Amino acid sequence: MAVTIRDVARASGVHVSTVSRAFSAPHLVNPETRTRVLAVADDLGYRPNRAARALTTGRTHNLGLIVADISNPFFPPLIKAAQEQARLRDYHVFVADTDEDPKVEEDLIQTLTKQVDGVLLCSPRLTNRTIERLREEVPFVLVNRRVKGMATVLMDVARGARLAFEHLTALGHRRLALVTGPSGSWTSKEMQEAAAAARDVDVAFLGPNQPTELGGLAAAADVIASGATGVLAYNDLVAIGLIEGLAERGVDVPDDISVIGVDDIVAGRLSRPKLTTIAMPTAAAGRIAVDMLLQSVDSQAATGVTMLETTLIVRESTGEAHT
Amino acid sequence: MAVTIRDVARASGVHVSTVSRAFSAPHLVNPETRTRVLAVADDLGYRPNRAARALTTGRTHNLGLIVADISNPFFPPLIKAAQEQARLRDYHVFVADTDEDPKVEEDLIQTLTKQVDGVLLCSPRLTNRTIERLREEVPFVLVNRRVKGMATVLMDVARGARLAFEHLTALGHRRLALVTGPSGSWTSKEMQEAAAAARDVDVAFLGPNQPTELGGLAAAADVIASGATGVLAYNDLVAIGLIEGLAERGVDVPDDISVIGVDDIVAGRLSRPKLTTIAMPTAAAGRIAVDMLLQSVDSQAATGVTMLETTLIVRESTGEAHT
DNA sequence: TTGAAAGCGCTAACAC
DNA sequence: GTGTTAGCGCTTTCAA
Repeated sequence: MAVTIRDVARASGVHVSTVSRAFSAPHLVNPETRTRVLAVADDLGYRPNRAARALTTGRTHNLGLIVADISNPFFPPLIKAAQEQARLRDYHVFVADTDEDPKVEEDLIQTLTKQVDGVLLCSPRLTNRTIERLREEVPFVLVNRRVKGMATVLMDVARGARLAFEHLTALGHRRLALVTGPSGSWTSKEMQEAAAAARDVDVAFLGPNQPTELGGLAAAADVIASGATGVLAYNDLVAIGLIEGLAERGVDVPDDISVIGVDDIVAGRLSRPKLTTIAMPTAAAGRIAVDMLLQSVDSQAATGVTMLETTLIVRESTGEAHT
Repeated sequence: MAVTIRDVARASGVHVSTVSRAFSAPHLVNPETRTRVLAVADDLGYRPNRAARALTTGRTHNLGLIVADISNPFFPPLIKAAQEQARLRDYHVFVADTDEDPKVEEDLIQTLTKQVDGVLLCSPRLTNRTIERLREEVPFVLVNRRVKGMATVLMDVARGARLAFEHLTALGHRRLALVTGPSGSWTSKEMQEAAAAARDVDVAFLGPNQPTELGGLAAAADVIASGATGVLAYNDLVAIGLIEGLAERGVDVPDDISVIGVDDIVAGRLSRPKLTTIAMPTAAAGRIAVDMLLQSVDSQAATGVTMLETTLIVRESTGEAHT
């Protein structure tokens, strides 16, 4: 077995509780004893067993991070940032992928519950009711989902959508289309509301669609049929698929139709034409969500909604309307 | 506090040890008692505390997965698959990002060590010496790195590179270039050896380069200077950057120069031209690595090297040589 | 087949 | 400032 607190105690001639204190309450132990104990510990390669510690303190110093699909390029920057922020706060994070399956998601939360101090739920597929039930067992922070009374990190897609429509309008486009995402999506709903409020333009609503390239590909015909010359797509993947579908039909972007995506994934910078998009602050969302979560772990409370700004990044997939 | 084994024992009129057995050694308990206990447990919403269990069994049922950079599109499919495979085996996985920093990497392993039964090290930046030292503390499986005597999952890049060179040769290219990656990379070394063995062609070695689009972008001038008409790049990101760099200099892909990448990341299918690439079985690697790890957790042993096949995917970035 | 008791590694009152 | 003791939730001998 590995070296335990008892080994350190024996080797440094003090009681285990002194060793314990040397680590978790340094101010309660004589500086000299402390340095000696720590030296011995270091010498022996002692590392506190966090699981054992958790048993008495009730703090595991672990977090759960649950996402629908790790492979969706929207998530990795969020995971990376969350994980790093947690590490800086001396927390480890379990990352779990539900593969878009609510059943898996619920089960995961259940089994994780005892091993973590809190859970970050990103774009959950669970019903509100289930989420509300589960929150009794462990603190949550939601990302990209709104449930009343729960701590949440949101990105201001509505504003992003407004910026997008203004951009298209400024370029002279008057007939626009919104290629929506899955019907249950909060993001998609926000975009629709922004579209409905757009002025001086017609906006056609095309959807729902799968939030993938295939979804965009399949929407190409409808976009053409709508007569729109400016399009806001649910996300970058959809936008890229759409551009491809349009190309297959001999429609050029941006010469014939302008297309804007959402998320600012890396692929958007690499595709041709480079994608004009609404950048989502995913890394910031990850960091902030972790901080909110740790705060609510400490204070038992901390609900509240944090709304993060989005920005429009103009690249090559939008251009002037030719009327 | 949550419901513990004691609550279940009390509510079902048996001793805690019986409840324990009902869960972890069902065959040792009377079927009737068992069903009753389980019913009560279910009723109370009891879930065994894995951390407490780990304290006596020595098995945490957790795994660590350490990668250099979650945002690198090479990793998410691997993480996703590993995580899912682990879940099927009733394991949870800590995912940690070292941000390419060996110091962080070592530290992470150290603190994770006590909480996991094994660690998956993907493309580690540590020295062999350090890896060998750390393996004393916890079982490892290495992905994309070879250290003697350690369990390893490798992808057959050398064969992939051969296929790439053969493809280029068959298209009539005679002057080739290999745009290499970071100097310490096992993958890069494999590619170089394959290149050196290629027949009937000249291969220029260009590098080392950063394993990113910027690396590819910066290599464009050298590629042109080399006079090569067929290029194998370290990975897809480099290939995409290279294609961009060539375009900036008025060189068309594939008309003037053919380019092949490695990894088959999603962006490669979305970029223009669509990238011809060597597909790496990252998901399979993740699954297999987890199985190897669990096996070595059980048997204390299990070293061995698994080599996975790679395949050439021909898309649009390669074409016939115009000579 | 079940109960009793010890103990995993650690922390947290409580004494001294 | 340090030692003693009990106990976190669970498993695992050992008896019965």
